[in-house]
Amino acid sequence: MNSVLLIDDDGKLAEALGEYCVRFGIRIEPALTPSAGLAKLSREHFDAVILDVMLPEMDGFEVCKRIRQTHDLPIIMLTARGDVTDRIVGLEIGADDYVPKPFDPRELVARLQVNIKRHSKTAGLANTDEVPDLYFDGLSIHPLQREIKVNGLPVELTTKEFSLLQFLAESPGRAFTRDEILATLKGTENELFTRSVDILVSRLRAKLKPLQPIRTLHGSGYAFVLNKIDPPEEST
Amino acid sequence: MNSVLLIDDDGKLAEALGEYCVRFGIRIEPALTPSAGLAKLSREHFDAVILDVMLPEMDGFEVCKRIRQTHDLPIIMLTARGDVTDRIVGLEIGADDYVPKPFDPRELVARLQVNIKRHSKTAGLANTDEVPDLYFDGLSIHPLQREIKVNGLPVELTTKEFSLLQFLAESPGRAFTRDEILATLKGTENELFTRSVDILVSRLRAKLKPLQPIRTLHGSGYAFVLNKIDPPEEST
DNA sequence: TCTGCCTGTTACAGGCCGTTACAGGCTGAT
DNA sequence: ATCAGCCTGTAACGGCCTGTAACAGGCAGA
Repeated sequence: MNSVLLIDDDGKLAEALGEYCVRFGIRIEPALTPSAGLAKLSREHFDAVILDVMLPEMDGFEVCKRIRQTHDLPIIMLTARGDVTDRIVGLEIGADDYVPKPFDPRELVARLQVNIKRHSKTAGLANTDEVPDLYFDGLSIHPLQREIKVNGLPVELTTKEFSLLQFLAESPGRAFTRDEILATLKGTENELFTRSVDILVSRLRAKLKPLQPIRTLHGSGYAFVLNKIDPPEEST
Repeated sequence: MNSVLLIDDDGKLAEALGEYCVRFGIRIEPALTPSAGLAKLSREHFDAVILDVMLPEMDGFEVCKRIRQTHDLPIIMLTARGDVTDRIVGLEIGADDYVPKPFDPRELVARLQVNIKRHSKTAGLANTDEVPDLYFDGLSIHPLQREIKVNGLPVELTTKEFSLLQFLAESPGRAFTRDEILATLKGTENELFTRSVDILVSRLRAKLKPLQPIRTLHGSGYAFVLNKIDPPEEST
């Protein structure tokens, strides 16, 4: 049985929805005002929140932001049908989903289930913002120190060379076009086409000669092709 | 820059959407048929898939199920507005989201970004999304490194040669027409018919002489005819 | 200001791959 | 079996893409 907090000033809706949802193993806990909702949230555990955009006291976006500050759980917003702006703002602010009103309860239930399930899979490993070291056969990359080691020996790379290597190595086997690489290395503007990526690749290859970690995909770009390995026991 | 696979038989939509999305750092790769889409998916990396429910060959749900079998990435379905059943079925089958047609491109972009971001947080855990190596009698194919070995010895292939071999070898015994092969290797447009496939096959055969892995089916195309074997115990 | 390194540009060499052309094979009708 | 006609194999050519050496401007530190 999952419990879901419904923040909505329409008591009748809450009652009807609660009755319907029980059959699907979902208990609806109604809160008629944002402050009541936030209070309940701080005292009880919930698996998800349903949030009406139109609320007394403060609007749904504000509530959404506040919940996000302290809680990590799926938020589904109820928006007026057709109001695209509301939906986009909602998603950008941190809502996980929206359902346009008036809605079919089956749809709401389906969305609840998807979001609860998805969230339970990711819970616990949330935000570890640190960049892990990358280990490959004969090559290790240490983003924090911006150094690499080839067969255990440090090799000096320039700023751009390191960025390129790190970028490619984060997705082994994946092909990147020159445009993608340029956009990553330079920021946003890459209007003029040049061959700087090729040169960079060439210089990087020269410094990693024994490995041959970068493969050319004729007509489409470059890819990093080393296999990941487990990090060594002792951490440095 | 994220890349998104759009499986939809409306080429105009694909073009318009592609143009719009670039501004938001999203590259749209169009596929007009499910089979073309699945083929691309197996060979290229994508950050998400947009899937029309109404498709030739098979419906979107079927495609969705197939993608789920082998890939772990967000799937967004395009459904007819108001068809609640479609949405629910989609969500139950494993779609991560849906957008009703006709849609505002801003909304689609917002949903893409939310789903890609959410998925990237959980990636690296169970999924790794990697393509397995293929082993045949006397031939092994390593998609990540884009290398092959013939009787244990590495053989150099060009980009296109490798793509062709991988494509055929993924479905041993199945016949592919030149059009199918061209569509897979080049992208969407194969307007002029040329004999480039023949040449490619010819060059590939020359590099795999001892094996004869590709059979010509007169009047219909080519097929890969080696038998799969189990991978060797020690991994390299 | 001078020096040295980083990074982008130019230029040329070499490789990939599509086209053309021709030789030889396959198929079906006589 | 024979033959015509289409289909396929592959050598050769050329355009475009890519690798890299050499040069030039920019920037930081002395």
